[in-house]
Amino acid sequence: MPARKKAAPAKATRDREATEQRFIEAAARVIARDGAAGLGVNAIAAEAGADKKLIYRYFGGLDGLLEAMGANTAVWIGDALSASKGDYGQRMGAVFAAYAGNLRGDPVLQKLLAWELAGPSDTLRRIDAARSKAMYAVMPKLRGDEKPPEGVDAPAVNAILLAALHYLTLRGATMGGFSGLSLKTEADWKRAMAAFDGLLARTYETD
Amino acid sequence: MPARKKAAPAKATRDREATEQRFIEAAARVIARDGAAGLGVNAIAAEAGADKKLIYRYFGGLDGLLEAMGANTAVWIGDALSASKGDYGQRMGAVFAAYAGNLRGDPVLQKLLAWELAGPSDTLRRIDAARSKAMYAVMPKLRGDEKPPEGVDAPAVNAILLAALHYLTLRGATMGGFSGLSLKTEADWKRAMAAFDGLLARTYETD
DNA sequence: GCCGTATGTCACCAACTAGTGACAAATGGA
DNA sequence: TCCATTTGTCACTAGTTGGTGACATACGGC
Repeated sequence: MPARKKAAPAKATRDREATEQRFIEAAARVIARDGAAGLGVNAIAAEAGADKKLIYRYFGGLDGLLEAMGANTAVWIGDALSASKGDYGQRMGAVFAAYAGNLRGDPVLQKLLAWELAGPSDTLRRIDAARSKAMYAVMPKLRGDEKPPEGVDAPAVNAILLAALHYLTLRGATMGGFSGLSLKTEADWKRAMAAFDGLLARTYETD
Repeated sequence: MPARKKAAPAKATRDREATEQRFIEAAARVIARDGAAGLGVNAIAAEAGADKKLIYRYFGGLDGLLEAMGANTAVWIGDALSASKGDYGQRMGAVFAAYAGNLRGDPVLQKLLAWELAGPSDTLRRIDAARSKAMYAVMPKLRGDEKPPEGVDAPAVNAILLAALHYLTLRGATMGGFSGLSLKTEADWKRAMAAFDGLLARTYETD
């Protein structure tokens, strides 16, 4: 065998767009599997089967890659938009239920939410920005024309209920339950959401 | 100057108990400051001003040290035990309010709770064990003889409300708010807790 | 065909990590 | 006083990290 220095490199497809996509999907897989900890160029490059150098060349670094990944996460809401009817409480109940189901099936979003609670991070804040913007834009449409009953601080109440939803979802995924409430099976979640609906209905009921 | 190889070591007090305590307090400071990320023997030893070798000698490693730190965290509950009176809902309201205040002032506990959501960890589970045990033991005493109204799944409702409290506290500490609800100032929290009390009262009110 | 450029690969660096062996020095008992 | 044990210090290994420079190779325009 003559003077070829290296044996046989250049197996890859030599397609920038495809490679970028591989990195983005690899980043999502790493986050879904390991969470924010252990998230780095080495792990992502290994997962993608490509060289980390390309992360710097194509995305400018880890931050750029994560931002691109966040931009690809677009859907995840608005499903329950058409089916919502009834008074304010019923509509919000439908929204919360749909959102809870989506969140429970999206490990990447779960890890992102958990990461937010670990501490402030510029990277994370940029990833989150697009999502939050979409969320706030959709909210008025979800509400429709219905108004919450007087004497109820609806924004605060909704934030509290959404917070509970987030926390219970994360605890269910990591510890399988919280404060004596099991959150493993579908039946567990049915019970939890029933209590949730009761809470919501009693607060927003129109006397 | 004769053949003394090293200049002048041995400044420390040569007191094992005091050194162990220094490590435990240093670990708590590091967690409060940096959270679970960046938590390691090097950082803790530097914070304590002692050698990391002693962590292995005295605690058997990082896990042992963190466990000892968790064991020292004992108080933080039961303050609102005597003052609670009224029906079930009112008693629970007092408990939640006291708990929220304690949690908001305890950055170490906050980081521990956030860490739990990042993923399962044997270390963490052991740290948490003692705390949870104390919590569950106190609960019946907090309730007193009052019983929740029929038709309400009180354990589930309480778990939901406690989940919301945890999540809002963590979001307030890291991002300063959640879902449009600001959680920075005392006034912000007063508003949040007012909505919280409303939620609780409407659910546990005896018709 | 030829050649510049884009794409991919590898080797290396400095800095950090967890963990350990060897040693100095203070303490306390005999 | 002597000596064993404990307490503390330091140096070192091996591995991982983020990041970069140098290089090989394929592609596309001319």
